[in-house]
Amino acid sequence: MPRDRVRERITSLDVARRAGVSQSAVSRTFTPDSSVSAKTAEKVRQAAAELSYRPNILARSLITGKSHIIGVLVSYLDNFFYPDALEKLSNTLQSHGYHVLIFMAAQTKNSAGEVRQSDNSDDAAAIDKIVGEILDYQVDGIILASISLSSTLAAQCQAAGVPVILFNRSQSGDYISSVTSDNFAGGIKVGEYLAQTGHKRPAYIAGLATASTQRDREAGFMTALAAAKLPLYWRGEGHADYDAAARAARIMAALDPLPDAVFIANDHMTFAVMDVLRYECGLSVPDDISVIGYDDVLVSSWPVYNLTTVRQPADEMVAETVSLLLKQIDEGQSDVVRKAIDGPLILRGSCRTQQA
Amino acid sequence: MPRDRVRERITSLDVARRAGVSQSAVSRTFTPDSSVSAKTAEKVRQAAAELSYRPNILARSLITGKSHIIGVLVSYLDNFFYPDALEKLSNTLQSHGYHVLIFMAAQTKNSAGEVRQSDNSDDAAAIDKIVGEILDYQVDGIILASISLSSTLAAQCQAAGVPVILFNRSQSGDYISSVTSDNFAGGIKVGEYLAQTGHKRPAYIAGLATASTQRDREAGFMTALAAAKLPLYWRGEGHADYDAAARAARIMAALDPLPDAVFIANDHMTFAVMDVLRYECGLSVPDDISVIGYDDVLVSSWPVYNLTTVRQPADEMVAETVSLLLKQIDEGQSDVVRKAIDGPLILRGSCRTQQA
DNA sequence: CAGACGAATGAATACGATTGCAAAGATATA
DNA sequence: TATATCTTTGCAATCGTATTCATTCGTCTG
Repeated sequence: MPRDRVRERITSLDVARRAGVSQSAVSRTFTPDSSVSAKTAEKVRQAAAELSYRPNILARSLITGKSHIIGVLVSYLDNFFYPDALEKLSNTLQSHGYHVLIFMAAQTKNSAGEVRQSDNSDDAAAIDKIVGEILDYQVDGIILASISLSSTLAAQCQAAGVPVILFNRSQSGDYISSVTSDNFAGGIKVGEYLAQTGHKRPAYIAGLATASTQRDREAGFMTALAAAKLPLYWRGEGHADYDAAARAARIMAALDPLPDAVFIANDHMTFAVMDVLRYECGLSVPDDISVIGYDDVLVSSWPVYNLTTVRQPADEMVAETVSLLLKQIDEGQSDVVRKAIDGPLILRGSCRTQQA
Repeated sequence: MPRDRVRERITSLDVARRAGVSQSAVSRTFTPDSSVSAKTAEKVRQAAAELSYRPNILARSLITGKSHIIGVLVSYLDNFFYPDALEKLSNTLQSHGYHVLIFMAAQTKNSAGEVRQSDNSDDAAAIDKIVGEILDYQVDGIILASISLSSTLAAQCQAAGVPVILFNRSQSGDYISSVTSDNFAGGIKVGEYLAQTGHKRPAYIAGLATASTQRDREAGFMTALAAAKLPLYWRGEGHADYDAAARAARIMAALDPLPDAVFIANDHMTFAVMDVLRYECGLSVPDDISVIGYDDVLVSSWPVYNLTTVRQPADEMVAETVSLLLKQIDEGQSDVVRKAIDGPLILRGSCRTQQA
């Protein structure tokens, strides 16, 4: 069957002919720091504009071995921290001449609203498959947002010479660089603050069990509680999911006596917890129970939540991630770096500030 | 200077040698519907696995002319509708073997929190520049989320044979396909509902002045009001921005008498308006004033807002966008299609349901 | 003015794959 | 067994660009 008419692609050769120069001259005109006279460059630009020619990046990449594409794998966007981070990552990379090829790790949550299990073995296999796809595109680097990588795949990226940076997750066993906030220190701050403000029955609602961020936040929190001789009154699991966190909150709300404070592993779950406490249980925050979250996403500052929370310094985390990645790209394999950036505890209205 | 050791790239030729076949055989093994015997395919797969070889997509694209990359340009992600749409777009395209190269049109909002002006001529130039960059990547198609395109650039995409679909925006003058919700019908529903429920002093807060969605929603709303012989009591501008909408709300709240209902062009602004009304002005929604939004993002259903709003059927919009785009890719240039998908008015608690 | 040196240019090759073509191999038919 | 038909296979050309190398040009110096 006859193929439908395919438009002629305009190549550097077409431009060369029209400008009366060689193809090399055209290429040089569009390659910075190349040896072209101003005169021929002008002729070429002219001809290129007339034909509305633009260099084919893919062909260029084939030669140079640099695609200027960064693969970004993100697990989910319903937690507001990630759209924000993604936007910043993309903008920052864009300003350095790179572009983001985006991959989603998780299917959109199923309609039954089941608990997300982001780190079981099936998902690990899925992640590996996706990272394989990313590598197919000859990306210059990979950023994994809140995702862990199997050792074998990490090795494969290493072998392929593609730097990988973990964003908002760290992995102690393997040799992968990572950028996070200082989650342990953040947990400490929360624990100390609750102790200072005279809370006696602190509770904790955990995020994804396998996430390093969750573990570090909890470990910091527990360390501070221990130092203050405060036992943890109750612990629940929210799986970094709104609905799961809501379920945990319902269980917590049924306790007698109620905890007088609850630290939740991220703001996204915290919204669910506050919604349950206030609208289902008729409790007042912070009068009946203090609530502290982690992330300080934009919504947390809105008056409906007015959340006391630990800020993840997204701007700095992104800047650090990009600069680290670009450094590894430019210098080839370099040392593994694990950066943990400190973030402040933001005091707002969801946590009681004085002795009851 | 000596270049640092660059790892050997493993090519199809390496695999061919190891498997004892020709390079073509390797290529055919990884090309569906190609003529290879099961025996040689097996040998090739074996050798490929041993070398952990993966075909270079960029090189393939150079020949086939198909990159399997879709450029997605999105203006901002702070409105929760867009992360959701982006996630769905990416997943859907991924399931069809395509991948998303993402571009952000707007800089991250400046810290002064100034009103975003997304459609002035400077920005139009910026958009054109970015779309140029997208074309450089030899994308197979382009999706513009809430972004308009200059006629010249539309023509350029046409010339380059790259299909363009507008998502959540339409453009009547030019010949570009688009997928939106039925914004006019949605506006009508809101107007009719406010009339039915006996509201007498309806107000409207507009979004981005140049956005087709804004215009259509307002036009529908005004049409319904006119049909019900209800004059518009007040009109403000929110520029699709939280802070700008908050300012508009403050002005509105100072009116005497207060409007008894306000329709706001999207949920994102509606959150700002409700925050101001309730937490700054001490007003009750819907007792003092009814509030209706547009989008039905996830947060709208949370009890803190419990928003009556028009749902944008994101799943259907995405499905339609992708199927349209893939059709245009497969069949070459086809007719321009403007699809407007109807969405229901979701009744929740922010709008009074009976005569006052 | 001759020679030297650096800059500018074009021809040719390479990047890693796909694919048309023709030859070879396998299978079926008479 | 010989011939016709269909599958496999390898060779070689090709995609659009960057880049090496040799050559030419221009300029400057002695």
